[in-house]
Amino acid sequence: MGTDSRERMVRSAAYLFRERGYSGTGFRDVIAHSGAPRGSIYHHFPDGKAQLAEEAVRYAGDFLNAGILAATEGGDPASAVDAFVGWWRQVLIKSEFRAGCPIVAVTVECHDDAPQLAAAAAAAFDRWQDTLATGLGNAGVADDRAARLARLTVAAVEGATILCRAHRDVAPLDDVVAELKDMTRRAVQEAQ
Amino acid sequence: MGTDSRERMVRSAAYLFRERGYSGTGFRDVIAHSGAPRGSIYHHFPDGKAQLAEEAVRYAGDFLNAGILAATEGGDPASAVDAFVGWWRQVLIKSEFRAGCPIVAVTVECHDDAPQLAAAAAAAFDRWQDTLATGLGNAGVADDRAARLARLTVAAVEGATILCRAHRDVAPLDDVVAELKDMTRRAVQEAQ
DNA sequence: GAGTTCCTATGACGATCGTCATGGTCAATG
DNA sequence: CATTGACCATGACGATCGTCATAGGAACTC
Repeated sequence: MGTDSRERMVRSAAYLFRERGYSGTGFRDVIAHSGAPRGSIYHHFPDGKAQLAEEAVRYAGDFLNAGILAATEGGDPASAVDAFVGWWRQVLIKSEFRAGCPIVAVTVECHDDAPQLAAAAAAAFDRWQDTLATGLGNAGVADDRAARLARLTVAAVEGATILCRAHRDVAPLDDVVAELKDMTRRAVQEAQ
Repeated sequence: MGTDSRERMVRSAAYLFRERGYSGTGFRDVIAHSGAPRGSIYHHFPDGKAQLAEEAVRYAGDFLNAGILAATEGGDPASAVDAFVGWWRQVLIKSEFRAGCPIVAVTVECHDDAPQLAAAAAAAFDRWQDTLATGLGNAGVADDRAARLARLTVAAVEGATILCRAHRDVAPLDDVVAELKDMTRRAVQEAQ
């Protein structure tokens, strides 16, 4: 099914989008980074760059959701927040604050001519939110409150990574996660 | 000092960055949108696109800070959150979710070859945070807590605008602001 | 072995990018 | 009047963009 070079292209696209954004990443960059052959681009991705981006968004979304899910199964909602945040902490530091979230990059630059790109991004955000909300629900928090809290968590963490990139410092993320975990613990406590 | 056409270019750059991002906005787009003359680009901005972007970031940062400041002087910190959020609510809806924050766009795409661009973005974020924190401080909230809460507010609202663009809906922003105002009110209450 | 399908190599297409050089206009200054 | 400097018009530069056409090779079916 998915050829090796095809999957490498998707992964490289997601990787490069984090640093240079959608418009800033060319097909030639993806080829160079992935080592994939040039001639098969439009064989694997007949719809061109938008299709590659869409699959990169899906890949990144699934990847991170798996991490959140694993942490949620531990039982503690606050540790799920840690898993969600921990991944980006690592990405930020390892890249010296050059890399952020590829889905954010695509969303911010997405044109009108690619509506399914925004839809893929929205689906990824929703999946993260649902996974976090399910964890809160299992801890006894009411469904609608859990959904709102999970949404705040996704939004705040994504926003914090942007602040971190501007500041070249993880302090914003640490501040935000401290408040979020406080909030999560209080919600769980009130529910019991 | 600032010529008319020069200021128009800065404003247009900020406007266009919101929809198409930094890489996605060409000098030609800025010229066309602002009606400014092409020949004087490198007269006004000798350092090229990066300089234009830097001033656009400063302009947008100042503009929004003035709005927050005005709302803060009303005395109620929760209404300052409303002012901060209200501006983006309007931008999102009027643009049919095509436009977001220009500073976010620049931060997400900023290369290594423009370190002062990230610094300008960080300064804008910090100013917003300080203004919000001052409002909380005037309401009796302790300084460090006020700073953390203000930072969370900035991060969450910026993140929520991204979610709104992906979803083409203001619901994420409404959810986030509801939790934020709850949190703000509780902090003020606890401080008294 | 012939035919078919998947994948890749190579090179080019028109468009657009940021940048800049050159020559002009026009107001202010001496 | 002469000179200067701020500002604008035009056109081009090399590079890179996304896209695609053509052709070759590899593997599998009959």
